[in-house]
Amino acid sequence: MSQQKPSAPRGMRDFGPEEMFRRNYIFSTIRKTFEKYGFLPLETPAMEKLETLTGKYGEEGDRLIFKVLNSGDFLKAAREKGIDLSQYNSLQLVKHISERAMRYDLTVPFARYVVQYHHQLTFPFKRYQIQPVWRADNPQKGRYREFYQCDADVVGSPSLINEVELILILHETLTALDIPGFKIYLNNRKILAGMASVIGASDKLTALTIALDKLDKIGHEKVLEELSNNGFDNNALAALNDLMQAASTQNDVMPFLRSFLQADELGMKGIEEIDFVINTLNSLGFPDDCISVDMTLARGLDYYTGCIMEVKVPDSGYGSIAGGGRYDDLTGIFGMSGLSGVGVSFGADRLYDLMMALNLFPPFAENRYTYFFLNFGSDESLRCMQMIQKLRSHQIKCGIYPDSVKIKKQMEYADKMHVSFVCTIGSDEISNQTIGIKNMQTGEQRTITQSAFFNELGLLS
RNA sequence: GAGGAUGUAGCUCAGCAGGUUAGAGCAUCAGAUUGUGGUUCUGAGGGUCGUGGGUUCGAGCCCCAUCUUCCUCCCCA
Repeated sequence: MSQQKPSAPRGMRDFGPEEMFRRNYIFSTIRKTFEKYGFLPLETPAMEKLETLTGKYGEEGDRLIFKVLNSGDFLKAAREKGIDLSQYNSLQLVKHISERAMRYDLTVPFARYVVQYHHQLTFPFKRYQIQPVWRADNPQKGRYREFYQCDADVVGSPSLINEVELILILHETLTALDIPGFKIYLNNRKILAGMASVIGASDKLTALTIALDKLDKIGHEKVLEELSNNGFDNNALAALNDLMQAASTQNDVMPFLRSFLQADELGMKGIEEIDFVINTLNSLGFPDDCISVDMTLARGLDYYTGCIMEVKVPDSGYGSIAGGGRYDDLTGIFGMSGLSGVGVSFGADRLYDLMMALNLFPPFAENRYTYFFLNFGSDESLRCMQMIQKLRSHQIKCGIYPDSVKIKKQMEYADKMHVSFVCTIGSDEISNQTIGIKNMQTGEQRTITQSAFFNELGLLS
């Protein structure tokens, strides 16, 4: 009686038919673009070995990985290996009672896949992958513990043509989804590394990128404060202050970067790469108001090494809806170095929320019955089903109300299902070989012979 | 991982210094109309007030715990 209401776990959601209709609209749009650019589908398991995932996402990331308890009596198994469980805190205990974990993103499992199957892959290997990932993060608006990523990656080709194509994909997909005013931000990890080197803080690259990334959120002062707390000296802070000034005031930051990084070989390489990407896009007629170089863009994932990109709708209140970048040595972690990868990822759930807020989905009505038959009893419904089967064999969506209940109730149902036409075959229609057809939008109703009905549809009766 | 709010009918929300049988709108179901929807009218069902404890003569309201959702930090899609 006073049973607790059932519910899905925190941060995880059910998707009803209407939501699925919209979600599939997003997924199929993304899938269509990926395939158009020559990417092939891939799926990997929901779980990976814990060791495959740990250490790939930084310290914070490790904490957010959902670990799965070993099957069976895992405590007994651990004790039998001579492990004194009372000696460990829960963090240390994990590796003795959990060997598997839920997938945290799609890139690392993909890297694992590439290393495992490299002998049978043809490079450059282009795959796309649309699957859920899980993070033990604190749920908030637009942040879930289970959400979908839609990734496309190219592995085995260092060419910047891939970067260009991925940006084209970002643009083409978001345009197809009608996302208004989205902007692609572009940067290069080599530039960030160059900046760290120029100010003499190469060892603090991660701290620098994390702080810079927050510029548009917390402002100059706070960023400087954070950097200062992280041990950056006054010279470095002054140089970074200039840099942030330039980033927020100049339309084209490239001249500034060129002079800032002129003495740094790696930084200049990064500039070269960005130049190539931007110039190529320009000569392809890419609209330059939807892309801009943002030297404060960092992106959290540690493994990026070259171009990085991120898509946002400015002032929408939503975080980034897509992003990506180049990672030179991801497969190196799995013992296969020298394979360069580059990819993009759409955050389908954020796209969904954004599109809901902006009312960008097509109406949910198309997918129902075209012809819906009312049920007047057993003889009548049998005749209806014969006609229905004929219509279905011509790919026409149709159906019948399964129970012979009040017509008013059946009509209400048809109305709610947004059917286009209601067909009635009662005793009169059976004896006359006719059919009543009602247009549910106009309310217009007519009775014609059944053979005329098939003729109108271009079918033989 | 840290801090702060929230939770009343299927949904959106009322409610009172803690005081008898907890309300509204929408939705649902039934009837007006026993072969016709989206409008109208009438009526009905549905809540041990998130859950578990505690304080009190008495708790939807106060206290504690727990879960959900939301917000900030952290981090991210």
